[in-house]
Amino acid sequence: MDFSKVPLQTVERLSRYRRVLADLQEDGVESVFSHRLAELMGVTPAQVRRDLSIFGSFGNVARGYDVVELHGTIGRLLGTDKLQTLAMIGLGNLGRTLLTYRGFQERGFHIGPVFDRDSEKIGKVYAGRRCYSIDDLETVLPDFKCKMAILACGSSGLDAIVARLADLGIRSILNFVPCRVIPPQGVFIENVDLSAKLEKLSFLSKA
Amino acid sequence: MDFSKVPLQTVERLSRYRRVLADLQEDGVESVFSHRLAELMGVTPAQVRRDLSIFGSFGNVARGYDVVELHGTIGRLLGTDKLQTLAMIGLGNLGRTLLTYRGFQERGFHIGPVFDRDSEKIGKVYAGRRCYSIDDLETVLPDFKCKMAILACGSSGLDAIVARLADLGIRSILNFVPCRVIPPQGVFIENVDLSAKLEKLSFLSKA
DNA sequence: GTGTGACTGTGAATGTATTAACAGTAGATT
DNA sequence: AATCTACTGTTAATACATTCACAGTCACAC
Repeated sequence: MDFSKVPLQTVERLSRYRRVLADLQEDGVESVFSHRLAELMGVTPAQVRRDLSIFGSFGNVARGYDVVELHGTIGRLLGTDKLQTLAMIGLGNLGRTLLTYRGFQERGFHIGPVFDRDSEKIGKVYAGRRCYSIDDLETVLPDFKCKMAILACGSSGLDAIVARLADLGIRSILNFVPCRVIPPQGVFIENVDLSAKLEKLSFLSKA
Repeated sequence: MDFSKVPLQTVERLSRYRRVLADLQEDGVESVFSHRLAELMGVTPAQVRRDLSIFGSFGNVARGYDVVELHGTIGRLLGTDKLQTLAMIGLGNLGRTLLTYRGFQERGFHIGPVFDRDSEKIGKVYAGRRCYSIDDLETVLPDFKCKMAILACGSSGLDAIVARLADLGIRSILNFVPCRVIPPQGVFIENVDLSAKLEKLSFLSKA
């Protein structure tokens, strides 16, 4: 499986397929056709078949796709079949909210170590996680074997932090800080910019 | 200006252009060439010129783009040149965090009325906003003249709430609830699914 | 003036994603 | 067993987005 030629849009849809399949599984549905899956996803049936066929031939002409099997397959593809531990940088309002966000736990993500530069917070425990100093990144992080990190800190010195994370083996980053960070070689950064989303909506609703 | 033929991707970039231009303005830069703007944005110069040319001809061969003027123009295009009031549905962890999120205020967005169905919360004041019952949506919302809303509630009965919002004149919705909502005619819905983003990163970092 | 260099705005070319359309197939029906 | 139906996987067609490449323009130098 050559991951590099999977359309990015397809990757984004994979987790939605998985969620839809989980619901179907919950309801005891054993198999599903591309039409129904498409309807639940809000895309075309052709899109569903194309997306899935990229990874292999899972469907059956008579019965469609096996719900349990496909759910498992997508989980393995996404790497969310086992628990993953994330590091978090920044314990402001947003950071603390994410610590207790149920959505992460439900999908197999767990925030392990948290770091901040505020000496008020360092050493204290938030939602069961001890807060470490950002200065101790190099000594603390390796113990947790994280491959992913969340940035929910201030924008100053962000590039340096990202570089250090990359050196420590972090492969991908979910970034809530609204400023451009240039990804180091081999590191994926996914930006979440809520204000930008609102501005987009503001524009679209004038049409 | 025919908004319908503006590429969606361009719309998403508009707010980033505006942010970059705001920084340049802060630094006292008067004008900027597409090359520099592209560098700050992390895109190609051709992309910058194409994006901007969709809305008109703002550039000057000798001086490039006037920073103040372009910043203002994009603001007007996005509709963020004046303060906009948003309604919020749901006052859980996430909702309360968004109430105090500085990013919104900075970009001209202000959360006005908040609604919940939990009688514990109704009538209380959070970050300066009184919480109303979701049952009173029709009587309370019109006073605030909101065109946009944020969904940060549970998933049950979501379609009904969206339909009521649409009837009350809401044109666009920022949805944090991880389930598909079919947009009523004329309503734009932008979904924010944090777990999906992590799953995407998980996939990409296996490549 | 005239020439030079570097820019913008844009048509044409390329790349990427989605949709249409159909060949091949497996079960159900007669 | 022959026929019918409705599906998948995939090829071809279309739509959408980005990049290339250049004509036209302006400031400046000589």
